[in-house]
Amino acid sequence: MINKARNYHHGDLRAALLSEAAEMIAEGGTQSLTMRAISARLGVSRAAPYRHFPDKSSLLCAVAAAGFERLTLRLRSIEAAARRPSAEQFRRMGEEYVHFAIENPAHYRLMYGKEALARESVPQLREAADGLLDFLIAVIRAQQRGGGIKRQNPRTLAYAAWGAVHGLASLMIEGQIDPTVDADRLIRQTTRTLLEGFRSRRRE
Amino acid sequence: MINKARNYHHGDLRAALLSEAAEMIAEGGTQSLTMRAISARLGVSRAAPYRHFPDKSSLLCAVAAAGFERLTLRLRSIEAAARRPSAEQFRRMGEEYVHFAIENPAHYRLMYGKEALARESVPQLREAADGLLDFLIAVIRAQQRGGGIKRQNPRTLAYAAWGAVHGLASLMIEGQIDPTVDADRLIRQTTRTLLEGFRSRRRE
DNA sequence: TGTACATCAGTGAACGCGCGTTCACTGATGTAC
DNA sequence: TGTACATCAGTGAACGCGCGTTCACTGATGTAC
Repeated sequence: MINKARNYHHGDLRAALLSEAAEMIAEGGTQSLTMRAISARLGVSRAAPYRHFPDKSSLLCAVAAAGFERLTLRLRSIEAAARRPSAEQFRRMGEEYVHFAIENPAHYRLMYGKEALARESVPQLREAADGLLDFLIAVIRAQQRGGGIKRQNPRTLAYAAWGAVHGLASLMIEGQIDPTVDADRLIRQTTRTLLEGFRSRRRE
Repeated sequence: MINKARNYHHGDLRAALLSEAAEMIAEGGTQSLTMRAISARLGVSRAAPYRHFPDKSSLLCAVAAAGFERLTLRLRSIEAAARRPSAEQFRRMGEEYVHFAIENPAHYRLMYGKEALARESVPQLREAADGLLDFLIAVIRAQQRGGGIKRQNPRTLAYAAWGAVHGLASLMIEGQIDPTVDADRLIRQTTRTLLEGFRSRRRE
């Protein structure tokens, strides 16, 4: 009984809100997403969304959480593509991370921004971000076992790696990089430089 | 004739707006800074600020630009404190960068955020950010001459370094770091790891 | 040194807008018997 | 299989708010003569 046209009941308004929100954010940024506008686009009354989210902030948090999940999935797929962990694979994850941000700048901004005020009150968002961090830590552990990455607290290394790619992504998204610079080349060279810092040095 | 009490003319409203804005941002975040509130705090009518800034966005941009200048100054003072460039000095600049962000989180966020919409229309902001980048490039060039940092396009290396510290700072500011982690230790270890990637390797 | 006047930083009140959210309601759905 | 009823996802209109900004104005300042 889902999506019968012109129903009084929408069918799956909650899911529709989430995907429409993501689309609006991609089109016009988070500030273009208003409760009035999203209701209108879905052909539903202004009050209808409040059946599914207690307030706007909750909707934004849910969208942000979905972003973290999609990002983590993309990194996972790189892990899955190789049989064994390798330094190059680790570096490619960094590239992929930055590409995700460039492809979804407004969504990426929302994931990290304080715009969604009531962050803490939506545990789903915290969990989604933690999911990304946990994945990074697991990857680093595997790389350490394989001998590609130096033996140090994996959590600390994960923060370092996460921060480094997050920062590069942010600079690019926020227009801080000279537009004449070749973006892909910059990402490649930067991830290479960063990787050097994580490498295990057999003889020091 | 500046700051005579109870003047009809304020004396130096422009400067007062800038410093009061910075203070309000520090206290309650950028969203707490409204034209009405800042006017009230300065004991001035709501229209008065418009004598000095064409709109709110321009005021925010000016504040953001001042942030870049202060940050650059702090890094410069580290450079000035040492007689010769050294890898350790370079690393300490990274630490100082992150500390600046932690000490001024809302201000730092404003510097990079798209909240100040009309970014491009305020060349002062672009110039201030470029000033930081140019400084970083100059530092890297000096380090390369001294043999501490690998010989590669200094601009690319500057973006890598900038991005790395910016990312770590952002994660910390946005509450993405487990609060039980010792922040100073994390910053120290991370800048060390990053530095390894920038080092010139005498024998490879 | 005194006066006329252009300039410009202030005032105070109001405009108008878009927004999130609430309210009493109504129509559709599913379940107990 | 048919009916009564609880449940809940919708409606449509309105509320109320805080905001940036504008407007006609006024008081202080500095300069030309």
